[in-house]
Amino acid sequence: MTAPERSLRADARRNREAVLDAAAELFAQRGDAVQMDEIAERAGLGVGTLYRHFADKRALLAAIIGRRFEAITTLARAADEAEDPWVAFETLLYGYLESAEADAAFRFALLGPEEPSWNDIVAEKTDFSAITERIVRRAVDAGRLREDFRADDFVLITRGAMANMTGAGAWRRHVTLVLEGIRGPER
Amino acid sequence: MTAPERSLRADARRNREAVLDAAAELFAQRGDAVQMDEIAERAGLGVGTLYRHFADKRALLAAIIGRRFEAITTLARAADEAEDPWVAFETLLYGYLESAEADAAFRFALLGPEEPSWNDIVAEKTDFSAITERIVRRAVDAGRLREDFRADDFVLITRGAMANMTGAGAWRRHVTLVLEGIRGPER
DNA sequence: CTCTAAGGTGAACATGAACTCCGGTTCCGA
DNA sequence: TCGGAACCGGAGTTCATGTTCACCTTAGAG
Repeated sequence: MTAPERSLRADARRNREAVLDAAAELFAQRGDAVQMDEIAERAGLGVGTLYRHFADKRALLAAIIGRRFEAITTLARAADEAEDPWVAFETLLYGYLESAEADAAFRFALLGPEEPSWNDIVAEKTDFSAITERIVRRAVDAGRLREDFRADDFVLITRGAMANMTGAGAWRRHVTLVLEGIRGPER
Repeated sequence: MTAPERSLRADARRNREAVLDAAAELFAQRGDAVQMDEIAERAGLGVGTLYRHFADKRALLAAIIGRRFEAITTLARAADEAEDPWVAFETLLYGYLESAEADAAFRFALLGPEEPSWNDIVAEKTDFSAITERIVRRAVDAGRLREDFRADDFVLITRGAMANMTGAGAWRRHVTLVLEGIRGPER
């Protein structure tokens, strides 16, 4: 993630933040498609400066994704506070998806065929998976999720929803169908 | 789609097919990422020949996607033959997804952010949507799909499943969850 | 205030992939 | 068999983007 926090000259630290902010905003809007030059311009800096702080585009992206994952981990922790297991689960699910909705880079990172996946990379740095597992287990134990529901299924569902984040609130409909099931009354 | 079927010299027609076959196979394996040079080589031809038959890469891709969509339309028509509305629906759903599983280009085309979407483009050339709508309606009328299920929801579900086509049979699990719902016994 | 090493700059370079072009080759009707 | 229109080949062109680097600027310790 390239994070030499301490002993940076004041202007350097300021510029590093500027890069991160500019990149976050642009990546969030248009995903991987933004160019380094654009980010530099938006940050009011030269491209060279980007490369002083981040080895390459991938590293910059990694920093952004990492940031978002930390935010989501916080969010998951908060969800786990809820008394009701189902509320905890729903809070996690919607919180996760609303974050994804707001950040195209995050979506691309998770949906893309990258190898190894960001999912795995970040899993090593945060305890997001652990929290998710606990929340899922609570909901299963309380009989609010089907017996065989696993944390992996949470990933399936979120991937499915993210794939439907194309304008409008299509993904919410998708989640509703998943939560309620698509079967009719007969049978 | 660039399809001057008639009055092509014998060798030209042969080569056109070779290009289409090579492209179909490579696109199916690796999606949009294949290079024109690769396709040419695989077809045993020069790049120039690709461009004689197809204006650009997009046009070639369009031809391939169109082909697959025709196959899927045939498949949908067959599904609609089934007596049982639920069998018809399941046949359509799994047929569609198995096709998608076998063709990365198809998936990328449908999942990507293209504008206008391939979905719309091809919808104009085949009556796939019409058939899908009929099948969905039958299942709803028979009470096998929830009252408010629409053809658009079919798209949501398939997008969701396709987003989970990453090795293993993850997407089948996803579809199972959607079909059966993820709720547990309580409440 | 001064000096210097850390930091910044952006034109130039490197890379890779789509696409072009024209000399050579092949099909096919007469 | 022959002429020429249609077709093929693949090295070279173009374009887009990530990345570098030689030179300039500035923070901040002494």
